[in-house]
Amino acid sequence: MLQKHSKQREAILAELSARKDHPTADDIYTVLRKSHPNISLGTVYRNLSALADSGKILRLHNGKGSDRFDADISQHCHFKCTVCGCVSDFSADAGSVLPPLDRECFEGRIDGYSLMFYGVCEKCLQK
Amino acid sequence: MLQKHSKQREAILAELSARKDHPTADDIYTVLRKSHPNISLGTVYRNLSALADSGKILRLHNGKGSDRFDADISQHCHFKCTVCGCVSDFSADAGSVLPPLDRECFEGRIDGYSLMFYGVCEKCLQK
DNA sequence: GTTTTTGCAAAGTATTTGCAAATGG
DNA sequence: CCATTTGCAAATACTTTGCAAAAAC
Repeated sequence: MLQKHSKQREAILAELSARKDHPTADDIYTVLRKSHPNISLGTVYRNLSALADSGKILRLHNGKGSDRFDADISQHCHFKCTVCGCVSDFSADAGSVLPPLDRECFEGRIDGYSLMFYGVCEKCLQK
Repeated sequence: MLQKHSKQREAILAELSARKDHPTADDIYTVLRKSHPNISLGTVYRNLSALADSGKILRLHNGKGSDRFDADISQHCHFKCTVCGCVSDFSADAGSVLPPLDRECFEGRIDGYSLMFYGVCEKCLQK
């Protein structure tokens, strides 16, 4: 199944790449409607899923909230504020946080991991 | 809002404590129906949420699948098989996997974290 | 008795899907 | 042209919620 180019997918990836927060599908949809009045939310979901499945972006599962997406696919950790729900990059990069695992102790195959910290962000602490 | 005892909550916690897999709300519902024919799925969800909110159990967010619950609240990591979807405890305990974080570098407050490994479990590798 | 919890069904939220029309190569 | 993608709306999956009756204290 060959992948064709589409303006919508290009716009979605461009928007995601341009921002440092970790928007939801709906966040992206809201922004893109201005430049692409007929784009549909289904298309945004479809393309974000396709991009995530092919490894071009990262999907961050977010418990009760919507999934969030990240165009930075380098291994890094995230922080979620339990007050406002914002998700930000965590400064320490994964390599320095996670020491090499002793994979001898595990019978399966480890392909990756997701490390999310929870707490209260600076802004919410100040309120 | 004082908490009263309920047979349903007791049964839910007992069932969850008795097993080492990490069942979904529906898994628990299915088992408990045998001993409690009138129990409802809503009650299972309500009690699991209450138990998780009060810290007596752990809720494991699970991306597209249902949330899973764990009566073992000691800090530990999980492993999710991307083939069969099973979730198991990861042998290394969190203390040895995560070195002390340099919290000086982060302005917010960190209350906890969730570390999930992804890959293919032993059984699925053998197929 | 008063308050909490339950069962039930309906509602809600996030996401996916079917399909005919539009677009890309 | 033929395959993929789109917009739209309906469907799905999981979870929460409103409410009157039942249980707990």
